[in-house]
Formats: sequence, structure tokens, C-alpha cells
Amino acid sequence: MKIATYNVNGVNGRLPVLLKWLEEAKPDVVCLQELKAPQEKFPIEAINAVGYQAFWHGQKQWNGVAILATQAIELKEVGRGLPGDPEDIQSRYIEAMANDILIGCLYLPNGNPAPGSKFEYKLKWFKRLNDRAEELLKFNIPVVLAGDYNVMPTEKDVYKPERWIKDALFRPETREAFHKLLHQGWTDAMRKLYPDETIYTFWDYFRNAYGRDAGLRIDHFLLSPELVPHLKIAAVDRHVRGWEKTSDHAPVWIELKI
DNA sequence: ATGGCGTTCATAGAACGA
Repeated sequence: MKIATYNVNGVNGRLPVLLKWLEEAKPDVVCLQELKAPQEKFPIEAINAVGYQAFWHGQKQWNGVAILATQAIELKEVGRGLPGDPEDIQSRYIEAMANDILIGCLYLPNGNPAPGSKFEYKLKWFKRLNDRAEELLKFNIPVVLAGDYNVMPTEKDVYKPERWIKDALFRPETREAFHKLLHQGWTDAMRKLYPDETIYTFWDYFRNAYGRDAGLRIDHFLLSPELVPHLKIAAVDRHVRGWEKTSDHAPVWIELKI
């Protein structure tokens, strides 16, 4: 099964890019982030037309997450919104069963400027994600937590680490929260297969970042222990970042042989 | 260090992103 994650940066503004990539890459399951569309403006007809069903949690103007799957997959939504804070109205988390695999699709807050209230929100959200992740591990079922984590886990994941030390995406507290997830028993799929390679999933629109390969690795797949032996491939469709009217993130995907 | 670009909406300029 091929599972992808893609921060589209506006699902309507980037619809031609999304559809072109879906038809080219043919993933079985897709987690989308940054829909930037209210619930009723999600382009479900266009997505159905290229062979995908979907559940989505929209929000006016910002955020928004979705899980897509081909018609051959049995897809069932099991929850939306990250547990732990009824006051939190931002659409950043959705869960679905895709056949026998539980898929958690997440869009972790950016957190800049740091320090400040946005960074505090990021760390609180991260804590809630850790709590949910721990709960999911207890079920002893195959789980994939995929999405835009807005964290570069190590110096290897940043083109120029020294410039990012004070940034919310690379501060010690942020990296520590990510490493706590690994410590719970989750596996970073990309690093499991390619421990030493330079791999990026995001390139800034500014200063020809893509052309210079000044990137960040911030979109990740975390696998529950029972899935790790089935992991065959992990890859970034980085050429998509070079398309017209494209997102600043590239699609990332894994192949599981079950 | 700063600002560069690109999206969205109360369609003009601001908020947000990373």
C-alpha cells in the first residue's frame, strides 16, 4: 500500500497540481494538510472524478486536513480534532481506517514567532499529540501518523542548522517533543530506510530556495512497531515542487508490503 | 539581519506560513 502526505498550501488554489500529481503518483491513501478552505468548499467532485473518496476537516481561511483513498480501499473516518482541548477550534487532525491501518493525518502548528503565544500553542498541541500517540500504541494495531510536523528532527534535516536555532521549527523544545514520540516506540520511516541521506520535503518560495536546494525535512511518517517490518520504500516527489503554481512542500510517500 | 513569495478573505492590505 502506497501512503502519501502532502501539504498542498491551499487545496483550491493548487487543485490542478494536486490532480496532476494524484494521476501520476497513484497513491492508495493520501493525507493532505493546509486545505485553506471551509468545509463546504473542499473540491470533492474533482477528487472523486480522478478516482478518490475523501474525509476532510475544513476551516475558513487557514489550516484544514483531509484523508483521501482510492475507491478500492475501505475508508472509514474514526475521528476529527485532536483530543485534549475542547477550546481548540483549529482544524489540524483527522483519523480514518484505511482497510486495517489506522491513519492519523496531522498539521502541527508552525509556532513562530518564538517565544510567544503561538509557540506555547505549538508545544501544547505537540503534548496532546504525544498523548494521543501513546493511546494509539496501546491498541496494538497498525498505525501511520503522517503529516506536516513543522519540526526538523535533527541538524541533518536543515540546509543551514545554525540559522534555525531560534526558530519554532528547530528549537530544542520542539525537537525534544518529536524525539519523545520516537521514544514511545514510533519509527521515522524516512530515517529508518535512509539514516544518513540529505532529504528535504519543503523549500521556501524565497531566494530560489528550491533551485539552491535550501530545504527542510518537516513532513514525516511515524509508524507503529507492527508496520516497521513491512516498510519497503520512502520517497519525496521533489519534482512536484518545481511545477507551476505549486505548494512550497513536496509530496512524501511510503510503500508498505503487507 | 532583513525581506523575499504566495495563499486566503471583509478584494485591500493584513494575517499567516516556515
